Amino acid sequence: MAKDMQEITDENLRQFAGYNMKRAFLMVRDDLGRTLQEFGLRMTSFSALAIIIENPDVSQSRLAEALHIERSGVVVLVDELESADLIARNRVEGDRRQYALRATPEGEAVWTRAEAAVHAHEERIFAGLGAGERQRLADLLRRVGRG
Amino acid sequence: MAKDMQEITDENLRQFAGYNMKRAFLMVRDDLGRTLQEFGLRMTSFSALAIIIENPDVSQSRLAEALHIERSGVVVLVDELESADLIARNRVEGDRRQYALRATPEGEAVWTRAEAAVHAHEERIFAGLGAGERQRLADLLRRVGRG
DNA sequence: TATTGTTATACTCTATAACTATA
DNA sequence: TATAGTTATAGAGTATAACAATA
Repeated sequence: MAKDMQEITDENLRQFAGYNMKRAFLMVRDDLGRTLQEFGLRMTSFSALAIIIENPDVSQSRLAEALHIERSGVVVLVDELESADLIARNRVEGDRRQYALRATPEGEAVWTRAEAAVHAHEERIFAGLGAGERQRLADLLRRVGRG
Repeated sequence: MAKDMQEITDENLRQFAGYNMKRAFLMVRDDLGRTLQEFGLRMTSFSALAIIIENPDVSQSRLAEALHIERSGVVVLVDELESADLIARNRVEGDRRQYALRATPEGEAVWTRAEAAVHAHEERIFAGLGAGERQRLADLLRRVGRG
């Protein structure tokens, strides 16, 4: 008995950019998740590490804003990175409420290797798109939600 | 005291298409979620309803494949749509294991209204992009993951 | 034996709210 | 009073695994 007598179609949904975006994002997320596992990172901790390296001594609250998540979520994230000795919580003189987050040498090294792995992941997942198309995709995505 | 003495940057991350995709997707997801609430639908139940209308008498297993989720997840989804009288589980003659899913007249009516609302939502969220750019974005997204 | 639908359970990600210590 | 960080809790969304009925 033919298993696929009738192919299921999704024309109703393919007309929506949001549908195509979700499908594409889930593929990226899965492959990226596997890619980062090797470094003990998740998508969000990879992002956090990137922000901390780029903005030394950033506070947890500012990091939360940059990542668009709540401060309570950052605590767990920073705990995770600190436990792995990838970043350190340093005290700020003049304000004992906040921490200055900074990547350790190992954190910088891991970031460098993870960055390369993520580039390889993007080569894989966007193999169907040329360099110009990838750039155009990134540009279009960056303009979403800014009427 | 200037709250934003130093702006947090994310150049390390903006180079990655996946980062831009996540950011864009989360904005779409949030606005779409609010849009669908009015119809008692979630992103996934909206998609399920669309597939069922387009493919009358589809089984739950085939629906699971189309939505790229597990069969167990479809049970909850179909329960939800059936409770709202938007679809019906009909018995299949010749195979008493499976159901033939079909939208009710009300399901079709709700879909039509929801579809219009989702179009309005996309007009809103993609306001910064012209029609041609939206089409290009959709095309590019559909080609992700297909080396 | 394989497939369909089902249930129970667990995991990931994130938000909310209440708290503390500082300012 | 306001802010930074923390904790506990809860809610989506989805996966895994075991199961009954049917093929």
